[in-house]
Amino acid sequence: MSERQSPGGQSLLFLTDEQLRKGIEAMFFAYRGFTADPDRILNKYGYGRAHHRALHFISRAPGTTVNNLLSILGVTKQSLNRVLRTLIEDELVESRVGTRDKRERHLFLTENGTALEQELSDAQRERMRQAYREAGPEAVQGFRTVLEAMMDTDMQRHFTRMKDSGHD
Amino acid sequence: MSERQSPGGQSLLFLTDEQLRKGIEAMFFAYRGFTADPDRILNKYGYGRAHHRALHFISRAPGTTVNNLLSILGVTKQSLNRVLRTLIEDELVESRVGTRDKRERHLFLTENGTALEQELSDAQRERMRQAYREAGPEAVQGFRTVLEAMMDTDMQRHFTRMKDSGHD
DNA sequence: AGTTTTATGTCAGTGTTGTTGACTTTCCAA
DNA sequence: TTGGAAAGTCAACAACACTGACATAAAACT
Repeated sequence: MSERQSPGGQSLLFLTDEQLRKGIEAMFFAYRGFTADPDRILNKYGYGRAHHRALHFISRAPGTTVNNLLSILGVTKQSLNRVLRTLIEDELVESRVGTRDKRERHLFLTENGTALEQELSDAQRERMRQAYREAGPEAVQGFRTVLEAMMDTDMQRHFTRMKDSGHD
Repeated sequence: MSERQSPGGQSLLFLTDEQLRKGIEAMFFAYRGFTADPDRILNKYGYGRAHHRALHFISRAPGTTVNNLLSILGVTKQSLNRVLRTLIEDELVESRVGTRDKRERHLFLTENGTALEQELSDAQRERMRQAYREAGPEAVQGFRTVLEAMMDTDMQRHFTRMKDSGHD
């Protein structure tokens, strides 16, 4: 990557439109690979990507409220509700009325929900692990750094909050 | 990133499920940021992401055939056709019957098509440039390496072919 | 106490984008 | 030359986003 040191010591990058376009296309193709395995599994059970996202973030933060999920997923409540309803009907997700605030619904994975989330997550992690292996540790660090810079600011907040609560 | 040297000299990575899950979420949030700007512009003109993808790859390889576009985009020809039809009706894309093989249609951007593609592309490149700037050159290198490893093999081929034909 | 706001859920309607199935035109090879 | 493969088109359907309107219950505010 072309680089130069400015007098102040800050690194300057000279990026051609062509180089940026490569990045854009890499992002497009990689995201397709990234979702390909879970998509196959979901299809098997008659679910879609939206179900996967819900399962993922409920699994990540059990007891999360519908509203919190909405702000993470960035969809309308009508859209999320359609997905949650089927997951609850199919007994993959359990919705419990809040104790402190009875308006809220706290969401949990059932045993079956946990099982499906595991299956999806295993496939996706395996792909990620493989990519990390091929690329090596410094590449992984850079990958994460660029991705974080590419997020919208409010999403970085969600991401960071989760990062802080976990072990990295 | 945790790392170790094996006797053979190959670097081994120890990745917890937690670390991999972070990568997965980063990918999810980043892709949303990545498409946010073009999505806003497309909405303004009444188009969707599928139109963007078509414009992008036609711009990248003018005169490409529908079939070639299909293999890159990974959708059915019926799905692509609907998008192409509106782009042709709206005079953003021109479809010329092949001279050598009259079954083929060669696709080109019109003046208007080029203009819209530029507008979309400018927005997306700006986001990418910003992310690259914040992350720095080594991070960018790593980013690209991991993305490439995450693609499906046949998509890597598409990606590499385009890489070789361009200037990186 | 009465009003407003918040959290959630629902119904109806619309648009984009994916799918499969059936069809035409064109090309090529046995 | 005929039959099959390839390229493209039309029609119908499904998933999943969206908006808008409305309902209910609980919390918060005045």
